[in-house]
Amino acid sequence: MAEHDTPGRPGRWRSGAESKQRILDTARELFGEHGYGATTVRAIAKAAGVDPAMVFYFFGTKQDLFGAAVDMSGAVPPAIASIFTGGLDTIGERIVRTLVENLDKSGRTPLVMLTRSAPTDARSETLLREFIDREITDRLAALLGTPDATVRAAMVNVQILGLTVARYIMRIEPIASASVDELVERFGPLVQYCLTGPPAA
Amino acid sequence: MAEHDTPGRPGRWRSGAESKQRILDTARELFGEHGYGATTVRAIAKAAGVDPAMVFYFFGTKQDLFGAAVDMSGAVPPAIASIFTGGLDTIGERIVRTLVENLDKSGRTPLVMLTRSAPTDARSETLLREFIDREITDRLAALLGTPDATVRAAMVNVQILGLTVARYIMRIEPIASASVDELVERFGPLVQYCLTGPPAA
DNA sequence: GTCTATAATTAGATAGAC
DNA sequence: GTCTATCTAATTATAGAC
Repeated sequence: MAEHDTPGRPGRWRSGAESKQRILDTARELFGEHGYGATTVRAIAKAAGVDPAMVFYFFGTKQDLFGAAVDMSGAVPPAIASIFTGGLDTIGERIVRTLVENLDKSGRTPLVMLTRSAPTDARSETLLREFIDREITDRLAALLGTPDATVRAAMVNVQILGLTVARYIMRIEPIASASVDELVERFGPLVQYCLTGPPAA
Repeated sequence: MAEHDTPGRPGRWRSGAESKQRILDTARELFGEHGYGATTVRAIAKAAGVDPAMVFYFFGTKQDLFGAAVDMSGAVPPAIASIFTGGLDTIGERIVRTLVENLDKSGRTPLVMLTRSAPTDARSETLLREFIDREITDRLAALLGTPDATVRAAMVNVQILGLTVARYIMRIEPIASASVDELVERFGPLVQYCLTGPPAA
């Protein structure tokens, strides 16, 4: 994890920003692994090798720290953008591939953090809903343009949530240890079906 | 389910069993609403109108209370049994209908309780995985009999988890306020596709 | 059976020395 | 900027009176 050793910059920067970054990285890791409620500020501080008081010094409250950890404005959009570049007839595969590939890289992603925290933390629930709506649902619905676009986009949300919970949180087999290609092969058509499937009813 | 009465009869023998039942009902309600970690014994006691100490008197520990709340052996199987009575070609609809109808009745069902608690509580995670495997995956896989039966059954699990999280925990629209029939119409074919869909790869 | 009192632990947060 | 020390509040859990 967080191999953020300071740059050997000449003159070496007075450590402040470095500690802050380490705290943030560690927070992402622990929040992603145990959720908001089950992660203590003390645990974060210990894992980051700093004093608990410093966490509050930099971030004010636990809630603010979580907000900072979840906010990856700029880091996520590019990945999601790739979903929308390409034909509508293969978008199912691209959604699944992008989702799984990004989440596999680390559990520190906002989606996992929020999905783990949402069930017991009202604020996380709101954040997650907004995140999904803004980054996925709205764009998908706009892309489709059909009358039932909203319902279809929501069905994709169900796939994303189900897949995230099954693979990264509950680790249900054989979903958890399947390869990216296997998942794309299985869930790609399923997501495609949600969007461009049969009768618009 | 269980409408605790509180008989207005003055002088009624204070039945221990009644208090115990009230505690259990209240525990199911709160665990289902906030998950294991975010539900305190005190809150349960207060909502049940008894003393916190009594909760421990009856159930020993918080964990044991949760175990008792989650254990509905005998109450769930019958509902699930109805899924497996009927043709394989319409099982998708039956799965969705049975799931949604039962969960709509109350949030105190084991599935919702466990799904809400699993992300932050390791024991709940195990319980949920075992519950799903035993009650659904194993039976579905056995019913199919195909070589990829396990994967297909797991795909159904993803649907169930996704649907449960979206409708009952995160309350994503328009999934949350959709009618049972709408959901059956939308997700029935999807689940059916998981099980008896295209090429067995 | 029910409740009071309390032990033991742990959480988030703050003040102030250095 | 960093840490020691501490405050306050909440939690699970137990002992024992009635």
